Amino acid sequence: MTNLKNLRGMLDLLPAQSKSWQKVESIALEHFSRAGLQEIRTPIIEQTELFARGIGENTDVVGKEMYSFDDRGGRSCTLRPEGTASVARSIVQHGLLNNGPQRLWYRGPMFRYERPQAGRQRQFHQIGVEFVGLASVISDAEVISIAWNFLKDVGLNDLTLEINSLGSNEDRNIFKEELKDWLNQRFDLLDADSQKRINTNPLRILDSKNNSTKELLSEAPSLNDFLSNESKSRFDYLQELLVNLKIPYEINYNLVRGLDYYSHTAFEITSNHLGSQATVCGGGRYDGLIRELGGPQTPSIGWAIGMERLIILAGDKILQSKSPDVYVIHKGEKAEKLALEITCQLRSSNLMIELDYSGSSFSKQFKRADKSRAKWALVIGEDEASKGQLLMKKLRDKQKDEESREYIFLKEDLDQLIKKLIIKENDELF
RNA sequence: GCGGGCGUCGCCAAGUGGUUAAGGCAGCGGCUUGUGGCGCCGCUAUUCGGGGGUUCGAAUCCCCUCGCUCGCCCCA
Repeated sequence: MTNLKNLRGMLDLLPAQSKSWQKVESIALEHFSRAGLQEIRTPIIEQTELFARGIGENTDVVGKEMYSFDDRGGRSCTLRPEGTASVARSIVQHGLLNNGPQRLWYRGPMFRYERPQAGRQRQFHQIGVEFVGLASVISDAEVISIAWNFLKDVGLNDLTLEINSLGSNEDRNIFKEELKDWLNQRFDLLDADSQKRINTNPLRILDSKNNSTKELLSEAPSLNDFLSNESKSRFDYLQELLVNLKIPYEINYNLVRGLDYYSHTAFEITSNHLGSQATVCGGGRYDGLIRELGGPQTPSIGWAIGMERLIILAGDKILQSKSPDVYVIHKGEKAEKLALEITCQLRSSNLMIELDYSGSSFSKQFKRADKSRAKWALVIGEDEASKGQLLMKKLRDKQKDEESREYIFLKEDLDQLIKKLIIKENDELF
């Protein structure tokens, strides 16, 4: 028992799980590269101001969840709570848009200071996609389809895609005023959180989970009724494209999302197997963000998937542990030296080799070899070592053969052996 | 930030005031000085998250503290 532990909400990824992560990540990378996306990596620490401006001062993420600190130079720094703001900053800073629209993906740890619970920790990992500089609705549909197909390919069923349109800034500003008036007339009926939000973030009241507020809101004006004709036709076209792609969706007019930069398309992919944190993927269009950060007006859309939640959903079906091709057993000083040499040689031919380190009896070493589920045991004892010989023994099929096959060969013939191992996996060696 | 539940070996656990803290898995050693999947035998917590108190006596009762977990808010 040690006093030194991980910080709350910051989890170790242990070997038993890392295989699932690698598998999921490799599927994601495959999808991204087929879609022609390029990777971008940005620092996990940024100036606090980036998030305050990019995400919005009045959001929960900025208001109460940021890991912020002053560095030794007195600058306020923040561990990134999400990826989009950093990517946007990087694109502006390096003038990437001069090369045309950017179709990017990223992955990495994000940090939010919250109470951990099922599917939520303080350090979590997102994998995300950003299309920057594209206004067309087909980019909305494409971005959504990349997420959807990826999740399907990981093996997830029972997913729900929810979409909404937040309209243009103008649409939303008109609606906001209308909504504020309506809410102010009913101020006393609102819950305390919603009362506070009337002036700071009235749209989010629509998303309130408070039951009496919810009930009240069923009568409230709907953003959908305030969409301009252009916004409406965008939303209709997106739906048409999704239908055409056979991606099922539901419209959720209360889907607002917590970050200020969204406009027009907003979407979430949810699962009811995640406890109360149902969202596995969230995203939307953010046409104003790049300009907010000092760049040109640039239409953009993206999403982020929470890796931890994805892994929870993928469960064990994604897990396939590999077993070594050869388990190397040895005894004695000379043999030990030879065993290490052979092990390295075999590994450089892309074979998976496990070397025994125990120095215990052959019986024990064989037991471990068996447990490792290796296909072959390579035995090097004192006899072999002094004669420069190696002994290969087939494992795991004793019940089929009364006598298990053993092959003796010279150290010099190792190359030949390798070829045979690679080509004929489970068959006879000679 | 606010509620509920819980903390006994690496993991899963029994034990709810009385001399030695079950059991299973994993690990290690042996039966078998150089040959595996089964089996059998043995070993592995001076200690019950930590601190303090009550008591002749505490893992078991009380207080404080730390941690975990689930939920609220919000999000991935």
